Amino acid sequence: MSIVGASEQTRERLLTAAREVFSECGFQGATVREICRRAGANVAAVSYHFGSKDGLLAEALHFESLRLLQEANACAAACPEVRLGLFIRDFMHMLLDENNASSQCRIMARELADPSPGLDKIVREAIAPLHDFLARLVREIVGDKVGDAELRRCAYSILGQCSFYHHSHPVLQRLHPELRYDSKEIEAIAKHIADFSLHGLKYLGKTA
Amino acid sequence: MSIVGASEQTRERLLTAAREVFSECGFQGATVREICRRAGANVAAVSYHFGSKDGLLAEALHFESLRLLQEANACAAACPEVRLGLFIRDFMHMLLDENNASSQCRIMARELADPSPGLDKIVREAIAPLHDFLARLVREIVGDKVGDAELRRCAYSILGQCSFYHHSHPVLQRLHPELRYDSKEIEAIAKHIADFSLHGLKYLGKTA
DNA sequence: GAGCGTATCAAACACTTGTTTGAAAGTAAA
DNA sequence: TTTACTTTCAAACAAGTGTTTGATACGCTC
Repeated sequence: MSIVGASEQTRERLLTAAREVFSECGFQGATVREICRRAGANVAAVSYHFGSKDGLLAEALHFESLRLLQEANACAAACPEVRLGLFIRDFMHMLLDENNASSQCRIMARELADPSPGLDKIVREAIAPLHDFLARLVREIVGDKVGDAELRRCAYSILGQCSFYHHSHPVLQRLHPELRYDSKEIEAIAKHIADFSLHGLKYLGKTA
Repeated sequence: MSIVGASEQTRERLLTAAREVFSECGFQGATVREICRRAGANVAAVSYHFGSKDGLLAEALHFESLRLLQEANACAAACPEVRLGLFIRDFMHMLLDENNASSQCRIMARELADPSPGLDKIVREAIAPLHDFLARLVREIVGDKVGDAELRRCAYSILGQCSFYHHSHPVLQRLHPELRYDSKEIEAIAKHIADFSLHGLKYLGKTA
């Protein structure tokens, strides 16, 4: 590489570009050429460094920030209700904040709608732990009187609300062009989801 | 067309096949050749009858069943709380029941994650009316003390829970291979979402 | 400098995509 | 039958896909 400023390892630049493009276009929509263009690398670089487009995706995936979020939450000295609110807030920032470096969640969300060879790894390393974490947190709130199936559905209710704002973004923007996911809006959304869900959880089983 | 049993108009067979394939693979993932193969038609048929793949999608979209569902619900002689439960139940059947002929919702859900030229029509003719309908229903339940932004978020909370089961299906199936969306399971899910949401709505604003 | 393994490159490859073409077949009124 | 029009078809087209190739440059040890 003779271009000045391109001293960074090609491999790393490819990974960064790949995360960008995969999160924007999905696995199928992303092209090796576009990734290489953004990385300032030759088309052959992907094959050379990662074997294939599949291999690039596999290496581009890592879920550190998601794991850290859960760890920090589990260690927080607060009642489970408050911790649920904190989790939702952090999770929504991760999902919606464009300044947030974590494009991982966006790739993840993409994969849901359009499973690719990468989905298995994502499920194993990110989604399964996330579901488990949330199920434990919900269990602390609702107690033991709720069955496992119903507990799972409670976790799904929370995750469903959170991911809605992410994956419906193209639609919501068409319906309300003035909508912006700035920090204030994200906080308001997170607070709504937390309140809505806590009431849903707390009074669950009281009517049946 | 000389093949026996292929007497049905090519145009109609193309539309049927298109709805199938679009709902399975999304707009980008669907190929004209696969659609024509299932319709027993020549590749050129799409261009001839619909001008292009885009045109085929536009004609393949119609949201009769979704509109009827809303109309029937609005006419039902029941309190808004019960009508919300009925709506969620019908909507979940439409989303999850594989026997249900309405592949429209599946196409719709696909489009969210991967917007195509068809999304504008979908938003205008299906999603916007759906959001309005649900907002009116929620308004009946929560009364006038809740602002418009918060009201919208309530509708999103409900829609988010519903669509979660649909668009996370590939993940949930990997996590719980025994999961089947049979009629009993769909009813249980719908009941959970209705209970969870009603409590979320009813007690909204009581803690703040 | 010679030799060697790594990295990069332009170019090509094999394949799939949506679309077009021009001929053939069918249909129905004149 | 002739005529005009619609529909279907195999084949081809142009563009885009992931991947491979063989040459070239680089950085290093000897």
